[in-house]
Amino acid sequence: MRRKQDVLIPIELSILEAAMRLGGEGVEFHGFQIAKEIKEQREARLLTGHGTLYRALGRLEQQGHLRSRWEDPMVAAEHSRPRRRLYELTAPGVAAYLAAAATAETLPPVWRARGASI
Amino acid sequence: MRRKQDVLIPIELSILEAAMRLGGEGVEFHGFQIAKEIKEQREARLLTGHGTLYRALGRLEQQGHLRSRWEDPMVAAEHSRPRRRLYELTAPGVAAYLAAAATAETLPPVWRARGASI
DNA sequence: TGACAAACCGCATATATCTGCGTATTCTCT
DNA sequence: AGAGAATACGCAGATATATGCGGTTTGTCA
Repeated sequence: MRRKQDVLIPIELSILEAAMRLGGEGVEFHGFQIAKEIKEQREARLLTGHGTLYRALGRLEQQGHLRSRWEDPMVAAEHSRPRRRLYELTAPGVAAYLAAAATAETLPPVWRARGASI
Repeated sequence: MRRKQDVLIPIELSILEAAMRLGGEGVEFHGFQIAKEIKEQREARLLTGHGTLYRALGRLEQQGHLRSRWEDPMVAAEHSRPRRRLYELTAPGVAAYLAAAATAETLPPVWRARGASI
């Protein structure tokens, strides 16, 4: 697919959009959560293996749109579930989403109305 | 299947046997490890979902043949893998295995030669 | 415009444990 | 011996993240 710089591909836009819906900049979320969010939007059945999603998350972090940290092992243990990797939107991430969404004309009305500020 | 008291069914015997091979009384092991061990013995492809195995482990613990504890969350985190539940054979467990195996004539020669002591 | 290369996609699998559900088996009691 | 109850079996899926691999797509350069 050979990548053009600073262009968000569909799955990355979906992730960023889900992250916005989940609270916007500074609010933490995790991969599996995004997978469920996106599954409701898209035709579902996508991301069954989730491999594509986690790689996209990695790319977004590398691009500076997301920042991540590992959840405290103790917290995961208390909830009896595997550890999560927690992501949050960065300011550049929000901006990139807004710009891409505006171009694609898929920006949700709520945010479009307020311009580029959340 | 309606259970007869104090009788080990095949899968339980397999687990106990694998536990013996893994070191006998007091040596810790975990479910996934047993799954791999057993897969090599049995025809493989069994326990693909592992549901049966984990339930059998639970039964063995309830019967007092095994004792378990959760791995320290920090250790699992350091190794970047899900937490393990660590099991170990109890003295009654070893005895039960030896008795059952002797009856079934499947007791490995090494241990059979030494009688009931490991 | 066509070829090439880079990178993404989806599937499978690894790591670990556990529960739900329908089917199959087995023990016990009459 | 047959019926019924109890329980085990295997499949599927939930919870989370990550990598390998073959196939496909896309950007760029000639």
